[in-house]
Amino acid sequence: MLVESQPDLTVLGEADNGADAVRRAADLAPDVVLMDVRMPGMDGIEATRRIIASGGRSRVLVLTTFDLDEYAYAALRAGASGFLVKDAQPEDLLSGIRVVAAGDAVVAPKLTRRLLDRFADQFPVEGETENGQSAERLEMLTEREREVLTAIGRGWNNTEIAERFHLAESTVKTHVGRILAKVGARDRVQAVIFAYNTGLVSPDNHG
Amino acid sequence: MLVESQPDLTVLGEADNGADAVRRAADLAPDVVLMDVRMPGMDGIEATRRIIASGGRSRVLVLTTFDLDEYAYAALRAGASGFLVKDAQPEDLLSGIRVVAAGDAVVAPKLTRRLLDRFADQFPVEGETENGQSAERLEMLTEREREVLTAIGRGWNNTEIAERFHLAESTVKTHVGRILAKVGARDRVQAVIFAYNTGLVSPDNHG
DNA sequence: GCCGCCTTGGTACCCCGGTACTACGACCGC
DNA sequence: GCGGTCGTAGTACCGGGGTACCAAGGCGGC
Repeated sequence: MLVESQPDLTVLGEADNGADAVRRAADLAPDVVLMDVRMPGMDGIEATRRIIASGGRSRVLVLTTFDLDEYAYAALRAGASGFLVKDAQPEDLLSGIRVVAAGDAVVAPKLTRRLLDRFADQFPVEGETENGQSAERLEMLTEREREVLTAIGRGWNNTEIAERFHLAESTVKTHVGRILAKVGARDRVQAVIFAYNTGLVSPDNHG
Repeated sequence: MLVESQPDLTVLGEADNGADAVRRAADLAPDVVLMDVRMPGMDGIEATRRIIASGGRSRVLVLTTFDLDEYAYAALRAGASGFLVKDAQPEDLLSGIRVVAAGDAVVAPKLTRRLLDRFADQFPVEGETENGQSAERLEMLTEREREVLTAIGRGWNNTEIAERFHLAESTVKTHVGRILAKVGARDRVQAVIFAYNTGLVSPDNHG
């Protein structure tokens, strides 16, 4: 009703499940498909993927819940042109439809926060800037700490590290704690990821 | 002038270079800092990084050019709360400032398109990991298990995995336990290493 | 000499992660 | 229909990991 009330927008069709949505999108070739992530039968992500893959010029705008969960990211991979929350303000919904129709993309502000956070996680600065943040954080580790981090990156637990370095386990814990603080990791798992991303350890050379 | 014309917004100060921006942000503690990416002396990214790192509650909204270049991504990594284009419509600029002030984030539609595309690139569609040796152990994982392993490889703990996949934490633990058994890992740290070695997760930097 | 950093080590405490079960509904192949 | 797998979820338990402290010896710089 909201969409129909707009002179420049028209509802071409509706569907209450994914398979039907794919069929109707193919038949009607709408400029924009408003897709609910959760639907009976084929879910919205798979439907989005197929609509995009079909090669038509329909763009898919996903309606999601308050949080950006894995379904949302899956929809992103599938080629969605944006995300809006289901309880969005009418004007925001209409605005989003027009933006997507124009070929741009839109993300609800509440979701953008999370999107950016996660995006930042995936793109450490050192990737493109040569002397980025992580390299600096690697530099601020002491020699011993780098050794311990390398050991962590090889999958050793604190006991093993203590044994192989002839240290007390409490000492290892002290080092680990400082390493986590310095590189900004929450636990040793994230420390391993850091070690890989900085090149301190590389795939397939752990003995 | 535009900002000052709004009853709920006030310009606390201005700066024409990065170092000055950092100083003034520290002194004035504004809710929102409008940051130009390119500035003489210290650039906007470094200034953004320092303002965020200072621990104040100032949020940084970056004004960038038409395309999201590497500077923009670096700003994102530095903790920026959003991006607007320099020639944005006045109402969009004001709207963006209010959104950021409210704790959310905003990205100009023209930039969102590129952001989403690049984000999607970072998450390859499942099934294209073709790698030698350990790949068969990857094969014996179920679809769900591979998803969970990928999440582990991103550094998420069980609680986060449960949230983002909408599962009970006990279910996540069940999956994790089975993954460890299948790939021959003792704990999630070794599972992360496995994920990197098989290419399920890749270092996203430095080639 | 004194200060700061690195390394080592300790104690106490809490929580998350991993294990060991059990269980049930959905789905698929035979 | 029936057995197998998969995904979901639960309980109970315990050990390792992480945190918050403190402390001492070595070593280099000012």
